[in-house]
Amino acid sequence: MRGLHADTGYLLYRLGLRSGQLFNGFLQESGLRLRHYALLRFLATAEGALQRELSARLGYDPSAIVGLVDDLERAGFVERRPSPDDRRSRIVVLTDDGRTFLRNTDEAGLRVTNDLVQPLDPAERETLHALLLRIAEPGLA
Amino acid sequence: MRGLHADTGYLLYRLGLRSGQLFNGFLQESGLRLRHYALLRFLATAEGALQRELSARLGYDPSAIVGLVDDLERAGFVERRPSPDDRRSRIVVLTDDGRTFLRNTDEAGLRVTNDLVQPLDPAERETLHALLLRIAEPGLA
DNA sequence: GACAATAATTGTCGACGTCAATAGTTGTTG
DNA sequence: CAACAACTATTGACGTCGACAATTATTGTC
Repeated sequence: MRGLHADTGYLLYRLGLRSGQLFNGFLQESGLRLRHYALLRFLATAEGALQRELSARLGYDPSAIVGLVDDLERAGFVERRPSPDDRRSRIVVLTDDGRTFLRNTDEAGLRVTNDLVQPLDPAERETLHALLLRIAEPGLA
Repeated sequence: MRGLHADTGYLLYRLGLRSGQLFNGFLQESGLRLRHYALLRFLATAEGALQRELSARLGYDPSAIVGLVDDLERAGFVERRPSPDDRRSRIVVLTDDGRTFLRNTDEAGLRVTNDLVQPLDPAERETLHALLLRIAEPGLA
């Protein structure tokens, strides 16, 4: 009979939970949660995105995006702008405050990850990251 | 500005979510969820455990254990037996039906994991598993 | 111009984690 | 040995989260 940790998928599930808890812990003081942070991070590379794009790329339901953008707009980190092409759509863009927030929390986020992978030496961390990336985005190969 | 997938911790979080969804998908027909499955798997190696041990080892709140054991007992996969040492405690043991269920779902679980790590060749899967194991249980080194 | 498709939004529902409170039992200590 | 602290399982409450249906406003199509 196979044990609990004999399964890579189950290990991923458990480590994912722990990682999420650590992230939420460090975000606690800012009043945001991991999902807000992920959205901000995505916007930082995208220079503005429609909400349906956020939904597709982050894997959250469109109805979840609404609440997240609401919270971030209230915090002053993003803005909803009308799309010139389609009056149904809103373009969500990072504000200067949002950009500053990301800069300030950058090293804290790194510390969380370092905490997580602490048992590994730098080369192993690199290996792990590369393997996870291939699983996460098979297209990039 | 760092992108979303530059962070190993965030990758773990996202892959953990995906892994959990895949597992819950394959468990759907049995009426159980990932948490039940994890509990059964743990019992398979432990030959009976107190509920507080389940709570500690699986990382679930004691109150969550109650419901999980209720469900599994109703399904006939586990039994609660009185502890001879301490009348407060209950010993949860796997029934024959539970053991059979685990045997029957074993290869389905493996298929889920194979699906997940599909982009990797066998040697890489081995490497990934070993690295994850070191993070999950630093004590085992 | 009727009608299907789409974007954002609202509301609902079940699952889940955390925490406080309780009943029954055990250990401790004065 | 009697009072009291600690522990085990359980119940209940509360907020979060993810999945889904329904609605409104707008766009595309035939």
